[in-house]
Amino acid sequence: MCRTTPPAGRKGRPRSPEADAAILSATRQALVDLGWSKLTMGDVAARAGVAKTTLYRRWAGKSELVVDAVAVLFDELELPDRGSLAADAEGVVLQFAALLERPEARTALMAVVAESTRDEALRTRIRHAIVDRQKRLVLEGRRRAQERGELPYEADEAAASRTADLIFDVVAGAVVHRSLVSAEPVDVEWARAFTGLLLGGLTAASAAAPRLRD
Amino acid sequence: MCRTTPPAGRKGRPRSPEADAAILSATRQALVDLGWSKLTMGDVAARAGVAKTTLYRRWAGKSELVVDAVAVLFDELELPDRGSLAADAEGVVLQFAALLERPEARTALMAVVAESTRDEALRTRIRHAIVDRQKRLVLEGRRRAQERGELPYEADEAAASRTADLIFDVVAGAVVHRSLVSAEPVDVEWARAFTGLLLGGLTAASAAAPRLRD
DNA sequence: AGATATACGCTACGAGTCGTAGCGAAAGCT
DNA sequence: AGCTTTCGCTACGACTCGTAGCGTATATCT
Repeated sequence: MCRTTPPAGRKGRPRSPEADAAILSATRQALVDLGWSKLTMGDVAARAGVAKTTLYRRWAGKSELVVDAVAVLFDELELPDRGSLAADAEGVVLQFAALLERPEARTALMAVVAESTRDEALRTRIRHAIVDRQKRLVLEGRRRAQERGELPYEADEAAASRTADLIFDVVAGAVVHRSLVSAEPVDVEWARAFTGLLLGGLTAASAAAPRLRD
Repeated sequence: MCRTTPPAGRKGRPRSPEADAAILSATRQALVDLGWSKLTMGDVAARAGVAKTTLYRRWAGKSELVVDAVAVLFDELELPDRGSLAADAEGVVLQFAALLERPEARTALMAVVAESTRDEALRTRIRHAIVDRQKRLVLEGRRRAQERGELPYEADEAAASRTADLIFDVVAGAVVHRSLVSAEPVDVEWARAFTGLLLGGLTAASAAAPRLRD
């Protein structure tokens, strides 16, 4: 799970996987109890039943530790096939929203992103541990829609990639903003209104030829 | 500017407005130089040339201080009338993006939102000092579009308000996500693609009667 | 087996930050 | 004037950080 220094086939005593699991679990619980700002390395070590130095052997600091701790939450994301693009999109939105309901994720996500604005390494760590796992849902939804014939297979691969990035930023950004900034519930009603807007824009764009305005 | 305890018409020596300005300015500069996590109250006091106790008389802590310090950046937001809804929407997006390019705003915004997930008072402070000032641009854009006849005047005021909230979360969320999470530039090309998607969805929704799916 | 290398728990440490208290002096209001 | 509040300054206990040093435990290599 992305240690500071992967212990590639060396000689001495290997790091304890039980300690890893205990630390990450303790970190999530500490996030629930204390929130990001009051979470301390010493507290996590005490909760996990390990020495503080053991944490620092694995993670450079609080940010890296928390990223790995919440990353596993994003592995649970699954998207059942609901039969249509509209229903699947609604599913993606509600999945994201359910994750942001969890207090560990709420307090941790914005904090590590804020930290990453001045730390390139942390930013790529977040991308691999969290963002890419969210993006899978969007890509999976598009793939299914293409198989159903609801969306065209795009010839220009670069353009298709740009469109996917755009959709992802819109979906993830809107859900996060609604949930954390506006602090309003992302319920089925909102999800339906949002996906209606989004899919309306998509079909309008694909119907109205490549270029929209000049 | 939202002090901790508004010095309503009391008797003694009034608080120094120069100190206020110096502190907020020093806070912004400290955000640029140090970033959110390394910014300390003592450092800001030293930069502003005031005593640390003076800061604590006005603000309860780092979060409140930073919110007020970056709030003034959002006062500069202006939206020239570009003649069409599409052009105005593009203008809103680029205005938000330009603000997020500023290092003070980049590092501060996500951090205070993260903090606000466990602090209701801070959340409403952010809403008044920052979110409402962004939202004005969206509402202004809608008003102009309605005057031009590009958007209908909605009879149901509650529904109109919900739609405006939705649009705002989508616009602000997408720009923030693109800029801070994906860490990709919000240039004219992206803004055009995004507003194309958004307006396509809007016109599709208004054309296809009230209810979209059942 | 023995040697070697690494992880682990524990204690201790200097450095830095927090938020507050107490003081005398300055500045406005009635 | 007299009163009230702010301001700058110093000092303080409490807390967190990240590291160093030590003895012990557990793996691989010869």
